[in-house]
Amino acid sequence: MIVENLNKISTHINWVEYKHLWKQLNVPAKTILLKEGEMSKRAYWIEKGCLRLWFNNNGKDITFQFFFENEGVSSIESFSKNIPSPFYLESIEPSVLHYILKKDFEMLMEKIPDFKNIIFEATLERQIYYMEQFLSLIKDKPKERYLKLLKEKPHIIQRIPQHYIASYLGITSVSLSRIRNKI
Amino acid sequence: MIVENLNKISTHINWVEYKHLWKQLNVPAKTILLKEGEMSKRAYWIEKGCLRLWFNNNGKDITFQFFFENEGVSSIESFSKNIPSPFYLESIEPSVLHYILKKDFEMLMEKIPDFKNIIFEATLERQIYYMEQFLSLIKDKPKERYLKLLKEKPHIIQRIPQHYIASYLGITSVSLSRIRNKI
DNA sequence: TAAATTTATTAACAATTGTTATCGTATAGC
DNA sequence: GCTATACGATAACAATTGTTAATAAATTTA
Repeated sequence: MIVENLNKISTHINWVEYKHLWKQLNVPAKTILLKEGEMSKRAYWIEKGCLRLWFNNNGKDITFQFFFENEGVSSIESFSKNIPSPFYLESIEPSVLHYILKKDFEMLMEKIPDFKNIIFEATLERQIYYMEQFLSLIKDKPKERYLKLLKEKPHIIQRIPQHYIASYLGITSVSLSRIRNKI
Repeated sequence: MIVENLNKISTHINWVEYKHLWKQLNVPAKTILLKEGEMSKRAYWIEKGCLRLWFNNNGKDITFQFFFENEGVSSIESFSKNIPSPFYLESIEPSVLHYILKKDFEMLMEKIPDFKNIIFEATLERQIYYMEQFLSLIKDKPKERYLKLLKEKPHIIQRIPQHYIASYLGITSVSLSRIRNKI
């Protein structure tokens, strides 16, 4: 389950009561938090730093999502369906994380209707996000996608290495470098 | 809200009790059920036929989703957020549809926990579907996407006009014709 | 049935992207 | 500080896709 903003949650439910379920974890850059093929047992919340979700496609890394401060993340398929994660989760910068165990997460889902409602909303938001990504890929050219990213999410351009952004845009790093050169 | 399978719902809740909320609607091919810019007031369930969701991109139609028998559909953004639909919903074949009004749908969501749970599950499924579409677009070439469609969803290839499939794959109809020629 | 429209194929050329390789710079680890 | 690695730019060429146009077949409409 991907939780967009836990601050949002904290305004709705008695957050402090369940604070003890969250453990802090400090990691350096390039730390793998979840491997492809592993069972996801934790959901993370990012206090500081950034993470990426990626997978191996015929020997080439493809990064398809970035996460920053105040965002939550886990491999949604693995976490919600109890199957091995098809993706890697890895830190890009040194990061300060907080995690909750799957069983505790599920307990909150069951016992606190407001928590479930907020997760429902977050799931809907995420669905729309993925739909927009999908739509952008079938209607926009790579150059347009890059310019849109630059305009709408400049923090990604600023903080993320370019070759990760290239795979996120669906092109090679060489092609992205050419696009940047033309602008 | 997109409901994948209302039969699934009917096995969980007292379906017959709410049957009167659904109205039948028979439409010929190429009937527009929801226009871009309109408010979505209905959720449809397809008994027979097929529909497509599409939008206009600089004068060119882009179809991004198809729906067939036993599937439910509406413009998710418009229906759940109460904003004008960014998409057109249109029949491809002559179709037998059943629809429920937004207010009745919301009533079911509120009053029947099982209904809400199933919609939650359907939303999660749909999220994974959009994520997979997104991933396929950044990792696979058009030819691979066409072959995958042919293998996994042959009914789409069989029933849908080719130029709609081309835009769904993110390419022109000319390019799709070339790809087919090579196979 | 005839005419109009829609749909799919193909060709020629332009534009874009992929592939492979080289190079210089920046960064991280020892 | 030094070395190894990572990162990004660029070049040359191949492969793919887009664009425009012409054509033929299929389907719809009158």
